[in-house]
Amino acid sequence: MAKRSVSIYDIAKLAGVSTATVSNVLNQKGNYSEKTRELVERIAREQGYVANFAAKSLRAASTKTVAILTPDVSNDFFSTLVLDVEGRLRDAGYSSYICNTANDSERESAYVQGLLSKQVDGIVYIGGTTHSPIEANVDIPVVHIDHTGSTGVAREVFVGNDLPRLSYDMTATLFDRGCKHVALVSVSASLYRTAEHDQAAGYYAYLEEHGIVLDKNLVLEGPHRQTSLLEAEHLVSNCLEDGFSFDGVVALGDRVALGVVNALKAHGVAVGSDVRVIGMDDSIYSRISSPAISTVNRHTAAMSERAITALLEMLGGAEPAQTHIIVGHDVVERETTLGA
Amino acid sequence: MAKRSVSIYDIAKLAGVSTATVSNVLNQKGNYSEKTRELVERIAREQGYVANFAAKSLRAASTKTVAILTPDVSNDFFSTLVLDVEGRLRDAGYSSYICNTANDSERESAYVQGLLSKQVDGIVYIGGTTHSPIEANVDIPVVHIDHTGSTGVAREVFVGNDLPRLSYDMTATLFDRGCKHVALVSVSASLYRTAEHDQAAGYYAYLEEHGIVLDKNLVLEGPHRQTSLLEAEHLVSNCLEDGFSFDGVVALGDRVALGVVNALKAHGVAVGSDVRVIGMDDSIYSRISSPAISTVNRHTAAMSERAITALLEMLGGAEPAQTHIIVGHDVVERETTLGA
DNA sequence: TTGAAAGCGATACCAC
DNA sequence: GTGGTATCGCTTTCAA
Repeated sequence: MAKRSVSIYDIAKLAGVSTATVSNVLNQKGNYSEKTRELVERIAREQGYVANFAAKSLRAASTKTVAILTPDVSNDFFSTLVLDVEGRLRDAGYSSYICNTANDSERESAYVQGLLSKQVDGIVYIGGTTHSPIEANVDIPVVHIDHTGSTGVAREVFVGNDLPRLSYDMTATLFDRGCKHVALVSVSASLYRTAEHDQAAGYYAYLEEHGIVLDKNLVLEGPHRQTSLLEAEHLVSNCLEDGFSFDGVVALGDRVALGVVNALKAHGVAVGSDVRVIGMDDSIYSRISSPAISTVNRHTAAMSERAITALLEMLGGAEPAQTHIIVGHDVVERETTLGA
Repeated sequence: MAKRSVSIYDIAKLAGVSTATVSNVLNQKGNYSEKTRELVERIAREQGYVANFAAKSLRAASTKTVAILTPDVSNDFFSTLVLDVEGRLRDAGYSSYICNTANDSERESAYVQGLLSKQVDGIVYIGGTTHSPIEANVDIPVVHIDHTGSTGVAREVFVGNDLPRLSYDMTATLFDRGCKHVALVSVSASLYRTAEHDQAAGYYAYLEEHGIVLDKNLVLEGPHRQTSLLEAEHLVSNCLEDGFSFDGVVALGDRVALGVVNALKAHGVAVGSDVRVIGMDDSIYSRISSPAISTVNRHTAAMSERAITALLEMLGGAEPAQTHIIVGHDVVERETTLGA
């Protein structure tokens, strides 16, 4: 039905004006009479004219498009951020490419290469640990969310939580509820987070600060061989079966926490009283679990807001006000720390 | 660091050859000597040359890019499909735009308009109920996954399950396990699925076929006011509190099933024995629930495979072998129908 | 207020 | 084997 391709030239011919005038009218720039405007607009509509983006951006050397890179859109924490970022960019008149890198640096290289070729105006990098070597040559602004470690890009901004502080608060919450022996469970999210070290730091810091001797048997770290949920379940089961005991668990992630809760329940432990558990991310998992899991809200909306503000500043040619932005976090207590 | 923009012309000048030759070398087309190849490739690399996609596709009138439209990437069922589709397209040499429509037809119109302008070669439409009026004018191939109802596009293919059959099998599973009074719970997924009617059809068909009188009090349908999980929880709670009883529940969706299970547990019902429950989608929710929820695997991998095959056929200019493709489904029984 | 024409970067045809 | 050049669709001076 639709024409093979209606160009601005076709419209110009039909309207009996020049392409320059059509362009002006359609972009509401320059001068033209009301009569011309009506004529051109009507014909464009009739012909189902759609501006050719390639031609446009070839000329303009700007695409009004940014790329959102993330390791895993199917992860609740990331998908929330991705959608939020995408929405804000759309509001600002930008389109987004959403790219799922799966933390595969080869794939990431291919993406970045492609994006550069597609002349994206900027990049939003959410989570992730890998760094494409190509990235060092990127000359467009980059914003990182929940992701540390510079890529060597000229203009980049980091937005995230104060992770050591966050895990410190998680740990404190458990001790404040009376726990004496608190375990740390971390599924080596090398797959997802670059910040294991930072995340665990607060746990160690709390213990040290309060003169509590670290029991290494209670530091459960697993590789990301399977879903973090199952991995965590195994770690905790093994720990219990090996006869170690604890009355609190800091779980680095809600999926991890859910695995912990499942393992505890399977061993007949009363979660929320015998053992208290706190997760992180305030995701859907923490809410659908029963008992409901205490967790930490990481203010993702604030993250994306700050990130996009910074990106837009850079896209506008300005220097960003700050290059390292820390957003707050809130401990959200539910049944696993408060009891039923 | 990187040059403002290195064009093929710059490379040609530096290499002392013509742009035509550079183009040939870089695209491995036409003829050129080994010596020229080396020279050109070296200089291109040194200069960090990246082909300008806009210029390329302006000329080629093809972008090797397709759009993936879906109502909600954060929904497990859809995100699985999106990632799968994206991967297959990448393997076939296509890039994807992932677009989250939120079932907002206005936003969808804006997207489709933008995509047309960006000259995407095709569209993959996953789920969703709305239809942009613009779509009728689309002259590129469209593939629909889990989504019925034509858009009036010239070249379109539908891929999905046999939904009436699917809900028939769900219902049969419960009766086969000895249930006598089976309820149907559906959170008017108008937000997500266009196919409520088809989905419920199998339930009615089974009853009728087996001479079972329909008890309308056991057909629980709610709007999608809140998350389907909570909505389902309320529906079931209300039903129990109103004194109606049942020993089986067909839940149209795993999130719905999870809500049902939560409500039953809250009312002290033994799920899996007193009342059996079956969900649909075989998503993470059915596995993380305790008791684990029986569900239906919808063969999403097969869906995306068939869909992309059909799309590639159309992109290649061929007529698709079939325009309506049905993929199979499997009932997966877990604790909520088998018992503990 | 309008138009002619240059040019964005890459490709492809056709000469050489 | 290599190069000149028209062309894709649009924007943007600069003149008229």
